[in-house]
Amino acid sequence: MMVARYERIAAELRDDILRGEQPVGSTLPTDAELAARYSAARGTVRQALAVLVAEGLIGSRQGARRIVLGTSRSQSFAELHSFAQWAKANGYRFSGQVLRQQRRRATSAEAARLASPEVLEVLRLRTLEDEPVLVERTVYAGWIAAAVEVIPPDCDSITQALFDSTGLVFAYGEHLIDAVPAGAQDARLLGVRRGSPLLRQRRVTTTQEGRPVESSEDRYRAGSVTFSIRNSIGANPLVRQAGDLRFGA
Amino acid sequence: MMVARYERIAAELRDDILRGEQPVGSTLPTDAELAARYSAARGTVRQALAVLVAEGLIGSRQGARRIVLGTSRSQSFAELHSFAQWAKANGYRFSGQVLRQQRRRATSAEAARLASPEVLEVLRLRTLEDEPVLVERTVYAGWIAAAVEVIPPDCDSITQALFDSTGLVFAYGEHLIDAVPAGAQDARLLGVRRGSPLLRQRRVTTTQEGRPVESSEDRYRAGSVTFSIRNSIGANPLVRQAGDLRFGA
DNA sequence: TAGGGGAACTTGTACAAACAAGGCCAGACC
DNA sequence: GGTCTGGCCTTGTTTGTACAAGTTCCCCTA
Repeated sequence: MMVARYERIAAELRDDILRGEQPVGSTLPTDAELAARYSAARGTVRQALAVLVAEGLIGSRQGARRIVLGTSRSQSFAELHSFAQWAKANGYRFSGQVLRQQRRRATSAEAARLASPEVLEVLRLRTLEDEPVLVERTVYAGWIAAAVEVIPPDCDSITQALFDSTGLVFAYGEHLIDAVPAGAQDARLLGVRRGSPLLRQRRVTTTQEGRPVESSEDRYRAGSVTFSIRNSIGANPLVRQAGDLRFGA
Repeated sequence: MMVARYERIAAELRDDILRGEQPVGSTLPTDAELAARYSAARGTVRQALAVLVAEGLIGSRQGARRIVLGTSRSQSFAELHSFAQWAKANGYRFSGQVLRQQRRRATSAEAARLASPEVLEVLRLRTLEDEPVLVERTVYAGWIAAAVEVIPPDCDSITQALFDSTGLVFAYGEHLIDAVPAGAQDARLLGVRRGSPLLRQRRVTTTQEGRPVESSEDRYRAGSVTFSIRNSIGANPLVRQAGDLRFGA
């Protein structure tokens, strides 16, 4: 596996920061110095630095030296998308269980979102450190339904299973995050009172080619999971939205 | 105000997508074609395309043509940070009112976060479309307190006011998002029942130089505001976090 | 007709060079 | 002592070139 030069330079610089060799607030060497150190062109070094800027580790302004801003980096798309990959990467004990699974006709909203007349609906309960923390209500597009149905009900990582069986890679997603009161089913599954606060994450995911794969509504028990966003000017993937403009309901 | 070439090219391409001239799923022209169209070097065109990839509008894989993924772009960092700028940009009626404001000694956690022994604590209520939707509990570092205190209590945009008076630009922020039950004060101010779900956003903001400016806890009434995150592989600013690792309590 | 092999195409990576734009600091000046 | 200015330093932008790596699709073959 050949890794790009700028990726390796970025990894080295990231290590320097994470190890504390470049403490928060310190200035990084200049483009020219780094280019000399790594025997690379300035453009290549700048590409590496752009990675760290996007991760929120360093700040950059024209004319001034680059500054170390933080020591914890934004994690991968995979970790955002897959509960299992996130939990595993952070060393948590976790599991998942399919509670219900059925094919049905898509509602008009789902048909529009997933470009699919038939869908597979799955209800899944996830635990973290042996506590139930997440109810997932996922709707898969028809073309991927068969691959999902053969996954064992207690499979930990659906993302991983789909990649292994079909080579599918989730490449893009849109996520809406808000707070909702627990419904009767939520309350029973998560062991909380009805009406207590849940963190809701709705998302639509597509393949690299832009083909819709799934639409999901996940509800986290309050206090169990927090979303963290780190951003600088120029790298800003988050917006607020009033009311429920998309998703209807 | 000189705008970079690649920014203008990115803006034109973005317009094509937002106007529907490049519908979702369609392929963009190749680097070479775009370079010819804009009489720019391929590198410049690629820089423009990188902007759109970061915004989640288009997808890109080596060897394959670029594809339009979405039609609504992630908005600016300023809009994420400032309620007023977001509301104004989206044409909403809004207002703000300071309810309480006092200087005090920083708690040890605040002193660590803001690197300041004395702080200014402000309680602010925001309305959207004449409905109370947001309670802001903000703690400003001592060095900026004086500039905040002279802002009129009914000022709509603190961000703007601080920029006008001191030239301060918020450059960096970390945001933690979760769900919490409304406390007694929250319930009274927002007109909801105690214990009903609120969307909580905690953040620490710094200047471009990495100097801490403020630490804030904002609580949104459920249903009033939704956070939206759009991401692709490679551009991923969001992570989940278990429990309350940071911020204590 | 189904499948394999390529050729052509497209995006990714890397290097080199030059100028623009903004920050920083020291020395000059009031 | 304080302020201002100019030069130096550093990052930002742009162009040009070359090759690597992955995708697509047509054509040839079995």
